[in-house]
Amino acid sequence: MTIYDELVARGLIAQVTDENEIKELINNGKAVFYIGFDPTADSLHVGHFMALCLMKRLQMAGNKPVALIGGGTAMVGDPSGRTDMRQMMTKETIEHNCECFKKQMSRFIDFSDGKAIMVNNADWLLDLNYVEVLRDVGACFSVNRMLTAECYKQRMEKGLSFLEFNYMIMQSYDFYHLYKTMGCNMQFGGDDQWSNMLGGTELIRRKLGKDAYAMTINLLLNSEGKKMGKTQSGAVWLDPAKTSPYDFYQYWRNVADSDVLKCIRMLTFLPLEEINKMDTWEGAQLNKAKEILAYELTALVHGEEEAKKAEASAKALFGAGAEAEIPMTELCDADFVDGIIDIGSVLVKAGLVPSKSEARRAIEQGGVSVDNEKITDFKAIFTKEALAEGKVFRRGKKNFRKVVAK
RNA sequence: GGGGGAUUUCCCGAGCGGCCAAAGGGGGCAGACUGUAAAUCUGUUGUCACUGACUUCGGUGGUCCGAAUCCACCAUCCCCCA
Repeated sequence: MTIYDELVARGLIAQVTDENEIKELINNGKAVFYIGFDPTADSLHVGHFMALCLMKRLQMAGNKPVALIGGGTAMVGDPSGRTDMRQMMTKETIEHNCECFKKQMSRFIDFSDGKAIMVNNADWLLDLNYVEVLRDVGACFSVNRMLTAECYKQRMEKGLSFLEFNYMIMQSYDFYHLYKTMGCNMQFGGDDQWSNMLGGTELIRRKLGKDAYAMTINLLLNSEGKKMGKTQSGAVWLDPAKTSPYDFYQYWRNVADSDVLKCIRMLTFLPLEEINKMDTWEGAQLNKAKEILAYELTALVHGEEEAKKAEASAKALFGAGAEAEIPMTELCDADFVDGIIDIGSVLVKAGLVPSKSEARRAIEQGGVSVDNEKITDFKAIFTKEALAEGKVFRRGKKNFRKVVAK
């Protein structure tokens, strides 16, 4: 099976500019392709992870990946898929984020011996001269055409600033620049990037009379059509300090039935034959598939060891099983008043609820237990001695925390 | 530059000067049922010292016994005209 066919079989490919050419290039390891990542936060998240996986797959097939960090484009902000303008980030924040991205990426992609390249578009975009650029590439863009692009359409109602309007041009310039300087002949990206990417191929054609190609990957959507990788409290991050391996594991362990196989297919490196077998699974059997998904992804992102730990914790908490590692919170003397702390405070300190009012509600509704005993009294208290060995506090079915008095 | 409209709690959106912590919906959380799924039903959804108090309706001042509601100025956004 060729790499292209595999990408199709995994449901990754959304749109391509020239299918035959692209097949030819990537199946024979002749593609030098780039994917851009704008450093909008200090950690990569699940959406980026998909792109990184794609890079890895293509790299394994002999193609050369260029990871582009958008230190320059982040100064402008991509309006695609947004209903309002992004908050402008300071230069310092962007630089900091770039560093974080670099570190995380190196874990997935092999940059040794020039097998992959990492670049930052700040290096060429920031020094451009306005008038020169206008004359050089501005002439190649038709405003009429740009306005019909999907990514601007929805913003036509809400308002689109000139700053953001230029994003497409900058991204196009990137592609043009990489084509000239390192023979980068292909760009990948999320499907929401399609129009920005076409801008690049177009520019290359106009300026150089050469063909370059673009391909988008499907965004990871759940069965309700919403982007996956987001929780109520924000994105699912790859940085263990922002989303713990356990929470990361749990996120995938809890996906809906209808989404499991799709996730396994798109995100894991399991062989397709194996995945097709799982496709026949039904009902409660899918739970097994969810465990596999959660384990595989946690292992890819945080390593085998963390994955095993997360899995063990989950099994211990949800089924019978040996005592395992549970996220822990330590209380110090200052947290106790006269050697006593009330249940509400414990729950807040442990991060199980955001406020005492929430704690009260959770308890009133029978959603809190300590060492598997339901708490019904909001006035329940704990002495320091009682917590010396640690107790497992739980809110709802899925939120646990071990609390220990130091 | 001229004219018009908007800004309410996580989101959308209702809101007569007192009965407004503010309708309704969405989302979230908890409970029941389950498979750590979905669907469904129930409860809940500003904070705290919780039969009470405190803080919230773009910002700042003002009128009033009393303001999300009235007035003035400022800010931001949208629409129409130039």
